[in-house]
Amino acid sequence: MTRLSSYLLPTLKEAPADAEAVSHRLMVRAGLVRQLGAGMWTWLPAGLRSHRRAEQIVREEIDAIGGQEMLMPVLQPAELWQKSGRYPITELFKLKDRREADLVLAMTHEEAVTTHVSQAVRSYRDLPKILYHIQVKERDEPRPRAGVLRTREFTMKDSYSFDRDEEGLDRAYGLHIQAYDRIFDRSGLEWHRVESDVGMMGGTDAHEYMAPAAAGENDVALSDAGYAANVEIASAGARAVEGLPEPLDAPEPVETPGATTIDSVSGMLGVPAGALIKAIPVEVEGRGPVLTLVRGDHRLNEIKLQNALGAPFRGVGEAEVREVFGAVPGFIGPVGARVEVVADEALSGLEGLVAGGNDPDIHLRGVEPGRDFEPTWADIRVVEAGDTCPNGGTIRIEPAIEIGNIFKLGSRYSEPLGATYLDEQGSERPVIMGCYGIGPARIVAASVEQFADEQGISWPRALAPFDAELVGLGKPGEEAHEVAERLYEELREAGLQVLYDDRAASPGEKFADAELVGCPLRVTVGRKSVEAGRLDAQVRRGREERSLPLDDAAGAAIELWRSLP
RNA sequence: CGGGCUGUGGCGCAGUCUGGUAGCGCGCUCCGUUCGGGUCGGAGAGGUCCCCAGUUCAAAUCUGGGCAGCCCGACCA
Repeated sequence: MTRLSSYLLPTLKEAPADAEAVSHRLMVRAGLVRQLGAGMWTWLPAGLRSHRRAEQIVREEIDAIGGQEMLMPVLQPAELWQKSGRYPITELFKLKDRREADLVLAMTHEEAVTTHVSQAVRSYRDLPKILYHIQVKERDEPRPRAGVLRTREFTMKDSYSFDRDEEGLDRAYGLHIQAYDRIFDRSGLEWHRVESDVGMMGGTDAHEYMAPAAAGENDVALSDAGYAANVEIASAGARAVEGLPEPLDAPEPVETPGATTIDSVSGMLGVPAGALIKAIPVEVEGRGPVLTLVRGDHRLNEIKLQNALGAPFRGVGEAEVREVFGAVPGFIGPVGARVEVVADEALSGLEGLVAGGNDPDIHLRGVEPGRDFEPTWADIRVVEAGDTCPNGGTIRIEPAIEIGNIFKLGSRYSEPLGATYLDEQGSERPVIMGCYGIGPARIVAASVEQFADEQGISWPRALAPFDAELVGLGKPGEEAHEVAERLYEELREAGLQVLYDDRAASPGEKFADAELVGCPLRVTVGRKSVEAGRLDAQVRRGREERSLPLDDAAGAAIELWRSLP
């Protein structure tokens, strides 16, 4: 029964004061979700219906590529995580049972699924397999935020592929790309599949699915030429610097008292920021001190730097700058550096640059990389809007919500957890794995973000909690009421999921609530409809008004509904 | 973890500086009214003022400690 008079849909005129993200505000206002604590959210009846729809799309498409659904527990022995080496992760919730045994709340299920595979899979004949479940994840997030977008407990579809070799993994990965493309198309979202960082976990390939939205926590670099990458790893050609100074035969010191920032040096010498060399000293694990350089108007990309170095690094303090790098903080530069220098490729081929002189209040001008110092070249800067992408387009950068990710794991978990098989030759080999995640809550929130307007949510058909909202304006005893009741039954019998506003409320209130909740189609039955022999319908997306014949209203409404996005 | 901020009825807020027994709007209940874009009028219900301790004749208000939540950043296997 989805009569609004008895349904729990607590809509609000005002959003909670501390809610900022559109999806946060609207999902609370529309009565879809409620907060129980930081990063802890309840899905109320209508919200859960949308969540379930997202889940079901995911389930159908993963089934379609041969995924086998199962269900693994959230509460797990710590031992598994100690084996995989992930027990120290601070986001992992740890607890003890009454016998003081160590347990964890799973933040993802590689350990569990790999353990089962290690027990059940013995032969190459048992492979390949794709296993998945849709289960709650627990993560002690340092900062839950934006309603349902980053929570400490959330539902995730996580699938895992198990193959005998890389070739099999490539196939499973490709199947997931197919499935994911279909899932996000079916969800009605605008989305991009972008290359993403493989992290330090030894993966070989990774993509993320990103839904552009203002509330997104990630930035993606896109171009009309089809380039799409997370800015964490995006690579592009830099724009040229306007107004570079004339080159000199050799670097020449210049006094720059107190000028320790790009802006101050640039202002003092009257050169553009892009004519400066920004030098950032770091200490690299297992490699020692390294001086990294980017153009003055660029930013260092720490993930790209780490990938280029092949090792983690950390920033250094002022004392280290003096003692290890032999430079004055604020005036450090590559000319005469006593440590290894790694320079961003955007500095290559430039001349007449300004760099720190390593002495107090001194910069050098006329610096030319390759002539005045010999760096290791690498791509280590953050790409910017206006850069040129590898296939020729111009880069733009958009915030986006990560709605899914796919990742080639290799033997990262199968080795420590003993998931091996015997090949035809009888030799034992590690199973080659991939993992693939989707957050249905993020699909739902991204959809709210992408299509909401001033009046509220505007669902695509695929995710709406109800297909249509029927607004009844007549009071019991009036003909309009009878007509609405009858239409409600007819629509339901025809297979439409209908939210029927049968409350004793004013028309304005009902219309406002209907648009806030955002079902794709609204049908109104009132005295006017009965008199005119026509019903008013509103297409939520665009708020377009339509008129339906009173006889066969159900048929006409369904036909209209089918034509909606 | 660093920075900023907030805890007062279901929601949004005032009151705190300057201590004196808690107020407004929305919502809720009842009566009447209205009835195709959040009608209008009247009468009500509802609050450990986040918690603990202290100062004081008296604490939402002052002091100390704690807890919770939000935003920015860092982080996000």
